[in-house]
Amino acid sequence: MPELPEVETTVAGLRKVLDGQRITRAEAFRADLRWPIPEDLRQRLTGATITGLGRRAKYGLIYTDRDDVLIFHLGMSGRWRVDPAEMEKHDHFLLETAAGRVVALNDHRRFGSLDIVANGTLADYRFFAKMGPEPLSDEFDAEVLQKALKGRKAPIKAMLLNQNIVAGLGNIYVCEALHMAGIAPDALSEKISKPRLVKLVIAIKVVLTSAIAAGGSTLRDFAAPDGELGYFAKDWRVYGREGEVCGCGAQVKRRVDSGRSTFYCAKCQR
DNA sequence: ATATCGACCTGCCGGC
DNA sequence: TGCCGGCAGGTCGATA
Repeated sequence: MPELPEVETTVAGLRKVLDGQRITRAEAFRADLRWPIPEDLRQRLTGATITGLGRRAKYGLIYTDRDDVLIFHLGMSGRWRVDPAEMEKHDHFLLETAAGRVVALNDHRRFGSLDIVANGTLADYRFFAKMGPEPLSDEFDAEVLQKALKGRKAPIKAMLLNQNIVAGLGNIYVCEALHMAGIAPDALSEKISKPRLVKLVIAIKVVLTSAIAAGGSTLRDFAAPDGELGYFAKDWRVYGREGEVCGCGAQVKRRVDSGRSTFYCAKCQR
């Protein structure tokens, strides 16, 4: 379930295993995921020491002492398996450390990606260059959001899914944040009042922060021999709850917008 | 520039 | 039991 909170939790888990470690083996088991995997990946990683891990939007970042950054995206179905007993179907990439720890990237739909770039060029990375602010940063506030939405005709849900407006939200947390803020998914972005945008920004931060906190509580699982990431408390208020009763007493509705499910409450979201 | 939509993959579930 | 349609946490890139 890789939106920002899941990537954040994934990176935190990987950090415990990889940070400061020397890479003794780096191997891809296929030439591409969504995009080609760089051919020099193995050579650039093998023997390098990992100096830190980070995240940008839904991308995980693994820094090495060769001034490289390994960039991964989990797509829809990606997850890292830690110290797997054996390789499984859809394990596409593996890192092993001098300490004997192994992490394997498993992604059955292959919408994820793996790339490596020089650290100094990270900001210009083709998928980062036009990206919007991190939703949890102080930089992201109602002013910034209002500016970004100015002149935009698309509904607010589409705008929040657009990584160039704000980077890291996906279908689940957009539905959740809009519900928490009481804003209809199809509200015209440009017309949403400043006070409501303030509320929306707060909702986004609250929803993401609590999801990260929930993910954090499962970090123990990450280090388990057969550990895998991806179980998080499913305490969603609307997502996946079509037909269930909203807090206000009305029924949660589901609608499909440009091919994606939208869950909302027509009574409390206007 | 912006908005929309098809495409990329595999797996699972429900219905017939 | 099997087949088929629909659905899934993402987003790029082609089109209008």
